[in-house]
Formats: sequence, C-alpha cells, structure tokens
Amino acid sequence: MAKPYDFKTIEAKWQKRWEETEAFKVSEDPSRPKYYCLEMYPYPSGQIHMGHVRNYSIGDVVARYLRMRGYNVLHPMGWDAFGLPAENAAIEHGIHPAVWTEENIRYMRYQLKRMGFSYDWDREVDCSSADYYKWGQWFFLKMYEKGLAYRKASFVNWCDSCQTVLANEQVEAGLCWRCEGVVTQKELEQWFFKITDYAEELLQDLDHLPGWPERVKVMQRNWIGKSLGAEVYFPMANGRGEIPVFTTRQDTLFGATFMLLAPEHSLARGLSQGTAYEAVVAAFVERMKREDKILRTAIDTEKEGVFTGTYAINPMTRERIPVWLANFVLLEYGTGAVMAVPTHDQRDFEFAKKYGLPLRVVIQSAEADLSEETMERAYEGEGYLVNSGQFNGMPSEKAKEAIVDYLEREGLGKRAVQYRLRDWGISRQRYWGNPIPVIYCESCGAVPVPYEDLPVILPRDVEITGKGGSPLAAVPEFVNVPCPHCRQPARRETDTMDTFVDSSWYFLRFTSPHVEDTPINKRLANYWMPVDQYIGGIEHAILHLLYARFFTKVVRDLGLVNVDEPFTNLLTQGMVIKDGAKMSKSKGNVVDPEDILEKYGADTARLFSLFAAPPEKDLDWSDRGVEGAFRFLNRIYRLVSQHSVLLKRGRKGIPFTDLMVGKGLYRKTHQTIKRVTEDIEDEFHFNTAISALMELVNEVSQFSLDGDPASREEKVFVLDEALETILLLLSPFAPHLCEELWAELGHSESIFAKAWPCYSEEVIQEEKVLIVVQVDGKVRGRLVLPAASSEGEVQEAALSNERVKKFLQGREIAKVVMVPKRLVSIATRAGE
RNA sequence: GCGAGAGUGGCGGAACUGGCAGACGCGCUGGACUUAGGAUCCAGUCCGCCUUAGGCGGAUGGGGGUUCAAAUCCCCCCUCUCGCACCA
Repeated sequence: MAKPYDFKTIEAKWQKRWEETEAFKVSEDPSRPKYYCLEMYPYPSGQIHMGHVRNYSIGDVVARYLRMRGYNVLHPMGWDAFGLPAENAAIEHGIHPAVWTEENIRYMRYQLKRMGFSYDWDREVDCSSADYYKWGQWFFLKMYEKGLAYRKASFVNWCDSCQTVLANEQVEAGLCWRCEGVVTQKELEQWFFKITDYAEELLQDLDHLPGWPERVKVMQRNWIGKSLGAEVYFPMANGRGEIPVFTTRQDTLFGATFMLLAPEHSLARGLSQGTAYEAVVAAFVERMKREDKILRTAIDTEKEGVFTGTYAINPMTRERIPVWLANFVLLEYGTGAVMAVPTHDQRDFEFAKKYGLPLRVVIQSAEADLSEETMERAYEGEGYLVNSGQFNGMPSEKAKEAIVDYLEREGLGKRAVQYRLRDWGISRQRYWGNPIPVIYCESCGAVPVPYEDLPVILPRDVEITGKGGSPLAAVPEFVNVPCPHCRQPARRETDTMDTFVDSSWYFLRFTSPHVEDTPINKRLANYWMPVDQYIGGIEHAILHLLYARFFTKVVRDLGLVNVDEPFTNLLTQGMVIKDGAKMSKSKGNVVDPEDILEKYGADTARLFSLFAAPPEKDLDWSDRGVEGAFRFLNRIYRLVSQHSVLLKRGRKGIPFTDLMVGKGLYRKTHQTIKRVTEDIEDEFHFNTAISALMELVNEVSQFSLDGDPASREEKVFVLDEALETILLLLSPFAPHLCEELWAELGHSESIFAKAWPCYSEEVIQEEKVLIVVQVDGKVRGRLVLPAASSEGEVQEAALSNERVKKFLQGREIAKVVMVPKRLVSIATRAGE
C-alpha cells in the first residue's frame, strides 16, 4: 500500500532545507528585474490569526511565482512591535512590555516559519529595538528642522480607556479605533506632523496610482477633502476689524443675511463685550466647551446658537447682518466663521427658522420657483442669480467665477482652497513607544535632542499602571537631563510617538535593514523601491496608507530615496469570516491556525485560504472546505507516489505532432499552464488558478497506462509531463508538498530553482471545436467540427443538422450570425 | 443624507470583448471495494413538466428596454455591505 501523506515530516523537512540553504535571501542583482513584494507587517499580539494566514499566503504565492519567472524578489517580514496591548499585558499580568513583545515575536516568527513563507529573515525588522526606533527619532528631528514637526496646544481626541490621545484618522464614529471606547475632547500640548503641507501632492498623486483599488483612492480623496472657494472679508459694523470666512458658494454672497462663528472662535466673547448679550454669550461658550465635541457637531444634534450683540457688513449688499455663535460651526475648518445663506444652505436654513433670522433668495431656477415665504428647505442646486445686483441673471456656476474675480479686484476677498485633512497629532501618553527626542528647558524652551545623543533610549525600569499620564514621567533618571544648549537642568518630553510613525517607513528600512550610519541606504532604497505589490487589510485604507505616503514624500525631500509613492500596486484582501460574521472571541467563531496546522498542515491551510474566494473578497471559512483542500493534496501525493518509480527512470521527449493517445492530456497540460499563469497575472485570481489545476488532476486520474503496450512509452511521457507541470504550477501554493514530490520524481534541485513552465500556442489549439447552433435565440443543436472548418462549412453543417432542421421547418431564415469557433445563430420569420 | 461596491444552485464561488449560465470545490444521492468506512474510486446532482430513450419550458434580486443573442449594455425599483457624515 502507498504511504500516507505525512505533511508534518514533509513540511518540517523542507522548512529546514530552505533555512539551511538560505533559499530566500536576496541582494541586488542587476542582471534580473527586481520585484518588491510586501505584506503589512503584523502587530505581535501573541499568535497569528487566519487574517495573517490569508494575507501572507497571498503574498507568498506572488513572491514564489515571480521568483520562478526570473525576478529578483525582495520579500521581507518584521514586527509592528510598539503598542498598547503590551502595556495592557503589563498591567494585567505584571509582565514587562519588552519581555511580552519579545516572547510574542519569537512564537509568531516560529509560526510564520511553520507556514513556509518565503521571507528573507535576515532583513527582519523589529520597530521596538533601538536600532530601528533611533531612526524614527532621527526623522522626527529632520522634520522638526524643516518645520514639519511642531508643537501646539489644541483640543485633541482623548480615549479614556487607552489613556491617550488619538489622531483624527484614529477615531471612528466617535469611538477609539482600537478599543471602541468613547472619545472625548481634551486640551493638551501636542506634537504634530505637518501632513497638510503635502495635502495637494497626496491628493494629486492618487491619480498616478492605477494599481490601487478605486475605493481606497476615493476614501483618501474624501479624507483629504479639497474644496475650492473664496475667502471673503466681512467688516465689522462698528469699524473695528473684519471677520474672514471661507465659502464654496460665493455665488450666494448676496444672500448672506447673518454670520456664524464657532463657540471657540477667538472673537466669540470679545464681540459681546459691553453689549447686553455678554452674559448669555459667556454662558453659551462655557456650556459648549463642556459639551462633548463629537456629540455637539454630530449631524442629528439640534442646531443651537446665541446672538453676540454685534453686526458685520455684507460686503456686497452693504447691509448690517447679525453675528451669532453656533454649535455646529467648527473652529478647525476654514476660518472658524461662516457666512450664513439660509435660502441656499440647509444648515443655515434650519438655524434661521429657529431664531427668526431673515432670508433672501439669490439663486432662482425654473423648477424650484423659490420664494422666501413658501420655501420649506434650502435650495442648494444650481440656477441663475437674482437679488444680486450686477450679477443678476448669471448662471450660478459662472457667477462663482465672476464674483470671486470681483472680490479680488475690490480687495474684498480672494480665491481660497481648503482641505479637510488636519495635521497628524503624534504624541501618545504611553510608555511602550518611541520617545519623542525633545528636552524642555526653562530658558531655551523646547530643544531637540542632538543627533549624536540618539537614540533616546526607552528606559526598561518603569512602573506601568495605566493611570495618571505617561509612565515615563515617573522615571526621574529619564526625565531629568541637562539642557543640550545651556546645560541647565531640564526635562525630557515624556510622550512617545504614535506607532503609525514606525509603520510609515518600515518598508524603506527593509531595503537596507542593517545600515548603521543612516536610516536608509540611498542606493539600496533606490534599487528596491517602490514596493511593487503591497498586500493588506482594507482597514488601513486611510490610516497607515496615508501616513506611509506622506512619510515617503518627506523622506524623498530629505534626499534619501527618489520615489514619490511607496506602493505601486495595492491589494486589499477581504476579511476572514465564519458563520456570517468576522471572527472574534466574543462571537466564539474563531478558527486558530494552530489547529489547522496540526490537523492538515501548512500547505492545506494555504491552499484553502487561496481557493475559497478571490483575495479581495471576504472569505467564508468552512471546515468542510479545508478538508476538500486536504483531499486534493492527498490525491496529488498518491498520484505521484504511485507513478514515481516508473517516471524516475528517465524518459525521452516526444514531439507533440507525433503523439497519438497522449495528445489530449498533453494539450490539457498546456492549456492549464496558460490558465494558471493568466489567473495569477490577472489580478491574482488564485481560486480559479487552483480550480484549473484540479481539472488537470482529474484528467490525470482518468488517464490509464494500461492497454496497448506499443503506446506505453508515449503514455509515460505525457503522464510525466502532466505531473511535473502540476507540481510546478502548484508549488507557489503548496510549496512543501511540491518540493517533496519533485524530489520523489528524481530531481535533485529545488523545484523553486526551476523556471515557471511555458505553454505552446500550437499545442493548446483544439483540433475540434464545439459549435452551438441557436434558432431564434434557443440552443437547438451542438456540432463538433474540425477547428479549421470554414464559415461556409460550419453554416452548412448547422443547417443540415436534424434537430435544427426540425425547428426551421415551415419558417423562413431571416438572418444568420456566425461567431467563429463558437456558434451559429439563426433568426427566422414566419414562412408562407 | 452623500459616495463606493455587491446581489448567480442547498453552500463557497466560475463565466473571455454580449455568444451553451452554474467551471472547480463543499454538501447531498446511488454504486464499487471493504470486517468496517467518516478512507479511496465510479456515477449522478439548478428548477418544473412530459411514463421512458429523449425532449419541452423556466431560471443569474424585481420590472422594463436594446440585440439574432444579456449574469454581462441602458432605464426604473428593491435589498445588503463598506466608507464619510453639519467641513460651510
């Protein structure tokens, strides 16, 4: 009896072999095209999950396939090792974050190796090691020098359960992206990266990324949120200064009947001073300050405001218009003040109705037929101008231009661009992160740590309680340092950097992970960059992918790399779900890769996660499906073992044209090469590639060596071709099994040293084709004809087919459509 | 509300540029081998109707349209998923 498929022994054997032979170690090689294949590195949470298995299996197929296609493939792996869970572990289990992280990395590295992923482990990066975070600090200092890192006091998103600040991108629907805790506003001094300096380029360059999914680009565009409009100056009625506003609807300027300021606006309280409204305004401002900002500015919160007691002048109509404060006006966007046009802006409309403020229609349209008295909501569409002086009658789109021209000419305003994107707040009041390299001195202020003093080492000996601010503040040896300038006693910054800073450049470090005098070796970075294929979850559509793009542009401007964009092609893989829901502990539907590895092995785990769905779609986990994948590998194992003795003996090639009984299998083999190759090339449709392989395996199983001894030699030849081709085509998916069987067939070299197979155009051509015959749109006959048949012959055969004739009886042929090698379609009309 | 994407057997999913809808896998049914089978192999498996060989009709969320021909193109509607959400 044949020996069983002992995946444990096989997988361990080849993993050892690959490690010993350094099979996946790469260096630059000018003789081959380079390919940088990267998957998002994991947070070392303790063990890999199915999402990792899927993500990294996809990447590994790409890497192994392209190696076989002759590319010099960089395929590295590392650890997003800073972060909050390590501190939580410290609080809960009293284990030091560094130890916890180290242990997790060790175990997860072992797990990834057991999956057989073809990483160049020599390039492994751990961003919690000083070798790495030193350079994060270095980038901070460079950015500080260029004015791209700055400190300011502002209201920031505060997650109480994480006890830290969050960037805007890290707040989802008012909740913390990590723990889903409620996020509130807190005023703090924070460090920011000036990502807004790159807003326009980040937006423009999205158009140069055809290899990115449209939806990711749309999300980034929306997030950057560019608006074209005008800044308009509204003078105060009392002659004391003016209030600038930003608007995209300068065509409605004549309809601005009041103004609204954010409650936090610097003028908010001053305006009411000395008026009867002073106390009311003060109370409103105080109340707004206490109210939760996210709730206050949520769309379903009722609009609310107070009159400041002062008036501004509408620069077009010269009317006095009241200035109010309103809860829904945001200080951070535009100028923190807006002109209110209740007739053509729904928010202003609601506000005006509530407080009895005046309305004036300035855009009219035939369909809408607006009047101040009857309108029940604002008209925000296009139209032509009315009540707008010299601009009356002008289409609104044209008026936008004409009015902004007028404003500029008269000095009343100017063209302006606004972005929704805010600067990236990077301070985190946590221990397990990269220390911000700044020292605060009484006399010199904030002083950057000199380059020669880097890295600022994260001290080991700290107490982590999860309460009362940054743990680093309680470490005197860390905090108390002399000022680098004046040598007077000073204090270190005790906040650490957002971990997204680390992941914003790790792909650059992979190109030269061991260099010591610079974060990135320029020559190596330029050789490997950009990443040709990046693979990861859609959840980073904005966060990580926007930060990494920003960082790449900064690094470029520092002269360390000459690419504008880090990732040429992006694949966002779907989630792994089970029983209709995302796997989660609370739902109890988690499948542990460990169990799959134990029961079926790595090749099965990989194969199933690639077969069950195309990579970009969600994958529905099915235990039965896994067994199916396992069965398929078993079949191949049996098939090869069964014939190996015979095939090993060596065989001579037979030209295709000389084949008799083996022609069919040989052709199918070549057709499969074509299909698998194209499915991989065409957007990584691994599921259909694998099904093509299954078809070939089915055909091989049907193929019998018995029968006429004269044709035996030929049969052995085509069988051998088929089996070797199956192994080659399957090797990126199930590398261990294919290596094993490849050796079993008598090859001494690794299967991965072998080139990807080619197919012959001549061989894949079928000799006979199936022609479908339709009569009036319905299939009425099927003809098997020589592929070389002429149109006339095909038509002749179709018309003389018995069944077709039956349906043509008593009818007249109106039209015959011929599709070569596919079908004949006959349309009829009633005959006489 | 705005934006993007998706609806195909019992299930996961195929289907080139409009050209046999349901590849491949799972499940299910029957059979072979067997002490046994939850191993393996073989056959069948969209639905309905006609007694059968075989045939007829219907079917890709719903309704209309273009076409010799529509899962695919156009219009209207329904459902689901994701993203953004008072950004002036």
